[in-house]
Amino acid sequence: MDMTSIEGEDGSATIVSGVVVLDPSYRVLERTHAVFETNRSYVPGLLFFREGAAAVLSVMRLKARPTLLFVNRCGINHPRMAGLASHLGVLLNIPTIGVTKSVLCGSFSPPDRVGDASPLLYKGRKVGHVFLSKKDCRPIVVAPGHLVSMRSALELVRLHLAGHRLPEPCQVAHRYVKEVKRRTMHRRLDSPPGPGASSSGSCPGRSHRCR
DNA sequence: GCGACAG
DNA sequence: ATCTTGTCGC
Repeated sequence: MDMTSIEGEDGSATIVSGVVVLDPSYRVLERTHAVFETNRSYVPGLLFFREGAAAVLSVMRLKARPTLLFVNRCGINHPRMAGLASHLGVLLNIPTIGVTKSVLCGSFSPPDRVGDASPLLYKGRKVGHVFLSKKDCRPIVVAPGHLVSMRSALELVRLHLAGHRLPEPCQVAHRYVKEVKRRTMHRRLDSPPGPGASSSGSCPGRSHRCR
């Protein structure tokens, strides 16, 4: 799964989250998404407060119950030892792996060969791996989110690399989320804001912005 | 100590 | 994320 935001002018934003369920040959079995308004600004370390609602909702809309979620966000490699991938796993009771393209916290010695992984250390703990997944690319960060061991997280990412920098589930979810974001933005140009349409239909039961 | 910091 | 510029790292 992955998510993105459409920034408002006043500091508010629309969060778009998307999930894809893949079969063993990475074909899409099912996809769902959620669009959710927020007034939270982006604060590193507090991402779940901003994007969590959309993320949870998008997974809940699946008919299938995923056995494992590759989340394009931090897992336990987080200042509070629990990033968005961890929160999501706990709330839904689903195993999650956190995958990111940059390091939020921790230190490491860069892996130098493709396929190598260096431990990511933070406050005296190993919180993930910095993994060189593809030639001529910066390494990615892989960490347990919930109910997945350090070693399994890395091996599962290795197993599902399909020639890209990111594991295939992240890659496919990212494409999907970009598509939904495009559609959402186009829809706004087509239908200008009318009176009484102040709140998004994606925020049921609320006539105000979430704070 | 200051700045950086998942997006 | 978005914008703009150009090389990283401490």
